[in-house]
Amino acid sequence: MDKEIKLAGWVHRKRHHGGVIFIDLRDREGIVQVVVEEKTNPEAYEVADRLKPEYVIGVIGKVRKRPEGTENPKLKTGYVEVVADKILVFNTSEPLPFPVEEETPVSEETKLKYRYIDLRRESMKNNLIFRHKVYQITRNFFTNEGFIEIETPFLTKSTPEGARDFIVPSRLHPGKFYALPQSPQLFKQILMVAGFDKYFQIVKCFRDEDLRADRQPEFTQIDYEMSFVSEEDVMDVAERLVATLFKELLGIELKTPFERISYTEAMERYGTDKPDRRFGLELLELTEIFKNTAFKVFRSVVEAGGIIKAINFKGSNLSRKEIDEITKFVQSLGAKGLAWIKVEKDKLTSPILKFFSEEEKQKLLEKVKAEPGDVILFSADKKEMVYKILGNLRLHLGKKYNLIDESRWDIFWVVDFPLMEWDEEENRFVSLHHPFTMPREEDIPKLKQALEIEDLEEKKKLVHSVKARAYDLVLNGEEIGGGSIRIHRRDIQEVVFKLLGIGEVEAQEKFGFLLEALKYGAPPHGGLAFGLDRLVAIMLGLDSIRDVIAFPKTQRGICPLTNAPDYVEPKQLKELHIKVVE
RNA sequence: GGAGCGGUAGUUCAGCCCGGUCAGAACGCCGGCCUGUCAAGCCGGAGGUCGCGGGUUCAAAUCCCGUCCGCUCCGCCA
Repeated sequence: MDKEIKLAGWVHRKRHHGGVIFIDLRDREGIVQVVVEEKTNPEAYEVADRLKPEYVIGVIGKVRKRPEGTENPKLKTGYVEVVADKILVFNTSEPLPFPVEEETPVSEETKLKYRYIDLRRESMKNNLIFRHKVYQITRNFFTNEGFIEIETPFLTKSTPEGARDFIVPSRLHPGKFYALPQSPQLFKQILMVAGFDKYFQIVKCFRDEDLRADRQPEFTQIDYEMSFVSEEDVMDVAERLVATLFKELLGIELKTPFERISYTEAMERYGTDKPDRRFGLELLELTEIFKNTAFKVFRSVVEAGGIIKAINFKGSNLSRKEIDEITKFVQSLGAKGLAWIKVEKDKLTSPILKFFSEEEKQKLLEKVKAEPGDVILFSADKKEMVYKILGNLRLHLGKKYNLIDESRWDIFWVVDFPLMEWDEEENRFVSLHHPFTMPREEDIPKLKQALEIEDLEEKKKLVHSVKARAYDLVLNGEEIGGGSIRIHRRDIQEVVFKLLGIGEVEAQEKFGFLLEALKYGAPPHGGLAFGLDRLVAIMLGLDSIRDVIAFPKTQRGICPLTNAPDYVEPKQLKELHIKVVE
């Protein structure tokens, strides 16, 4: 108190009363009120009079207690103020395109174009500081656990499988390209072969796919890998890291070990492998009840091997208008329509009721535990379609009708994934996780056996029964991490490649270095990667990861700040041996 | 590749259905007044290619077609 201090920052607001001027001076730490009186300091008053919002100034003055009755409890510094002796203007500012205070929202494009102003906003600033703390806690955690942080290259090799690569032309090698890594997957496995039995990295990854609220073309992973471990060891590290972050940053004690549910259970009950379990509306299985129904739509689905499931939206009393809206929603997902039954006090209302027998009605109502006010929403289609439609519908209803318990942190593992699934479009098996995932020990013979089978349906059946030693971590209905025990034996890796339709020549060309490495004493190993952006966003209760990334891209992959991507000079193209066609 | 929502003043929005006193509000900005405010207050003022292009019409922010941009979702994202 009463000591002379020097401050610097931005003019957040100015309140001019004629004779006395108040300036809210803002820096990274917060806001403090500077006061200038004409009577006692005409020189500083003169300067203050000309200040405008966002001018960058220095203030030399004395801190004092505010006069009684003028304190502002809304400010951390609201009980003191700085009496300016001298005010220096370091820089002026034109009127801002949008205000730093956050009362009015601003469109995403404007925010990103003037990101340096957006980042002056309290919430954005806090998000980035929070993210910084996540980095620090993560690094400390892994260091204390004996992990070594090692950087892996960004200029690397394009590999098949997975997402589309961003590619970088090579000047020194005409016609050749580097690819930006989709993840450090292969490098961290090779680090295991190298004997760094505990590795971690906070690292950028790049995937050239369409964007979403939770997807950016470049994003950050917390990546780690360990040797001589089982699933339990890898999951234990993940649980302790997440628990540490929650405790230190949010003061929340998460119960460990986290719950586990199987992939099959997740799909059957929620229609997705990353369910939001903070509300009900679970999927109910009805195929058996309707397998001989007179209702043609249902019966033909069952006959074609499809399934019938429903959601009972309990007590919703949906109106026709609401049901129409829901119908539109499921149609946008590819449903042909929506069958529904409204349960009223003494009757059922539904356009499809007349097709059902008494027995079917009885069994149905029993199965869905129908009560007056309920509305039953059906989906009958191929299994994948039913899961997609009802899984998305469930989420849609949960959000729209505010069923989600936002106070809950629901974190759990999804395990027992199938190793591969059949891809209709590509007409081959594809990895659910990635091609380096270890199958369950007892399933390895099945893979070898499957290679011999000619009949496709039979082959599918066998392959689908093979489970992966993989695990996904789900938080509030979002996948925040995933990993697996990897294949460390060359013979198993070769079988997997073969089943995936990656021929020996291609395997050698694309992954030869990995197969080679597996020959020279590769230890058993496994790991996991967290989506750091998603984790931070969820912890902060934000819907979009753009709000935890300093300079994100728009949905079309554009950076409005720099206007990237952009054309380059013909000279640059020439050096890179690139010709642009069209 | 597909579906939905949006684009009007510096910002956030209303107006659009039903074409014609519909170029509007708030905040911000500019000028003035004001000695205890803190989203200060009061008085006055300036500010628009209604995203862009085409069409319908006597007349288009408003209706139609196309297109661009932003957002959300499906596909895609091992």
